[in-house]
Amino acid sequence: MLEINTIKNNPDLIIKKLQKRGLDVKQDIDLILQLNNQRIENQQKLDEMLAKGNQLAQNIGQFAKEKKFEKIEELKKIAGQIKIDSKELIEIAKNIEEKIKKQLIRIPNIPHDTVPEGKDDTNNIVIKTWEREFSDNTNKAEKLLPHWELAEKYDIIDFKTGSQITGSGFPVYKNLGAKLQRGLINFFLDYNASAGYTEYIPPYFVNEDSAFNTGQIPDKEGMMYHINNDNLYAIPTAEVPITNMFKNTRYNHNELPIKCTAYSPCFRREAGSYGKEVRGLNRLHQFDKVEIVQICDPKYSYKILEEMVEHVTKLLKELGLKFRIVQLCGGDLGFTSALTYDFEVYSVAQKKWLEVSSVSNFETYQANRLNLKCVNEEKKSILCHTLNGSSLALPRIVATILEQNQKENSITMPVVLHKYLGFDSITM
RNA sequence: GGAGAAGUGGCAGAGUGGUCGAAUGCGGCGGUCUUGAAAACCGUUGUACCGAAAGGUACCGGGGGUUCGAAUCCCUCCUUCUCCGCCA
Repeated sequence: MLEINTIKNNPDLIIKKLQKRGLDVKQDIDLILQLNNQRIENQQKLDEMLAKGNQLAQNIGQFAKEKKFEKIEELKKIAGQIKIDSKELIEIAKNIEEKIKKQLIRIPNIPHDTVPEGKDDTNNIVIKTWEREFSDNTNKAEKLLPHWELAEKYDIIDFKTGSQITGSGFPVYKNLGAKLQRGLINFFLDYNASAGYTEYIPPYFVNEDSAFNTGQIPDKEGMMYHINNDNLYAIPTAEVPITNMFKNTRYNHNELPIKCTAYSPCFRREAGSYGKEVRGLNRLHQFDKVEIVQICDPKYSYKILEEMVEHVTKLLKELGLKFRIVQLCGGDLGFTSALTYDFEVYSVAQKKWLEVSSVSNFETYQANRLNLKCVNEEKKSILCHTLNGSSLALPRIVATILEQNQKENSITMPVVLHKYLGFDSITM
């Protein structure tokens, strides 16, 4: 959520910058400013009234000591009326504030200046592509099997049983497939830890407040599974519980940045997805992911964003996969993000790119909802910046490891994984 | 799930209806002293909103209520602790 003062200070600039998302927020901004003026006017009246009331209460206290009872009765009458009047103003204030918030949460984050214009993913910019690092005797295009066929051939992922137990999008990993999941999670976590990220295991369900703070509510409410009885949401990403660990906190600038990593299963309803989009591991309702989150002094957030991008890049290079980095354009940028780089690995059998990580700077958008601040070098208390990224989402990594490394009767595992897996290739 | 106790400033901890935004201690910051540091001493030290400023208003777990006046009384929710029950 944007800060009202940011809007107040330069409404035209915000309107202009949000045009990059293909949005015209002029009316929303005007309404917010108008409401804010009402709020201030009302508050001034109320403050004045309350000040009078406080004064009277003090006087009554004084008279009580002096036992001047008839004076007390006189003042009580006035104070009583003030109370009635102020209650009215308090109602008005609540009402206005509610309206402001309702208006404010409709406005997405302001795109960073470098974000390209564009209306959807076709306008995203490919920053760089890396070719597959180890080549062997595979990849005769006509023989390449898609990962779901490989999964069946080697008996490592059972989609059918998963749908019997729960439904489609809930696969069962089996044998070396299960070990591959576990190995990848450990590899990712170790890799993050060695870069200074502290490991956490967060709750996998969050309350409404937490879901709101990171921006899942109200913007993407339908994406989450909801437990009605207890009003909890199954997390769509570890970003939600991890970032919310820091709500209502204030750091000194020298305590920052805070670097966290966490493995968690992720639950997404993915309503409306269909067909080849959801084939195999392409899009699941439950999947595993290792996440990285940083909380930092605003001054350094873009440097840190680059550092995180570098981090994920190296991780993907270690796996030896063909992948690319894409910068999201205004129209494709997430609601809460100011700047996002997506990492996509190449599915050689499907001949398409699959997103495996999204690294974003949210600037103060989440921090404002979280009430997460820091005291900067100038000793001013300001909102922190929050950033996060996947490192990495497992299913599509698994899919491309299987596809990019397939041979006639085996699948070679990336060398870095050998010690995590206890095997170096998958065979029948 | 049942029965009790408690939630106060960065921390510890006082405060049971009137000048309490809140004693005191620790910590932090500034200074005196010192070659330097420590100790000691003096001063200062919450957040948000309005205001040019003076100043005003709100906040003692959240929400509501009683009262002219609430950290203090009442209701409710949440959290923590103790005991009992159940359980991987």
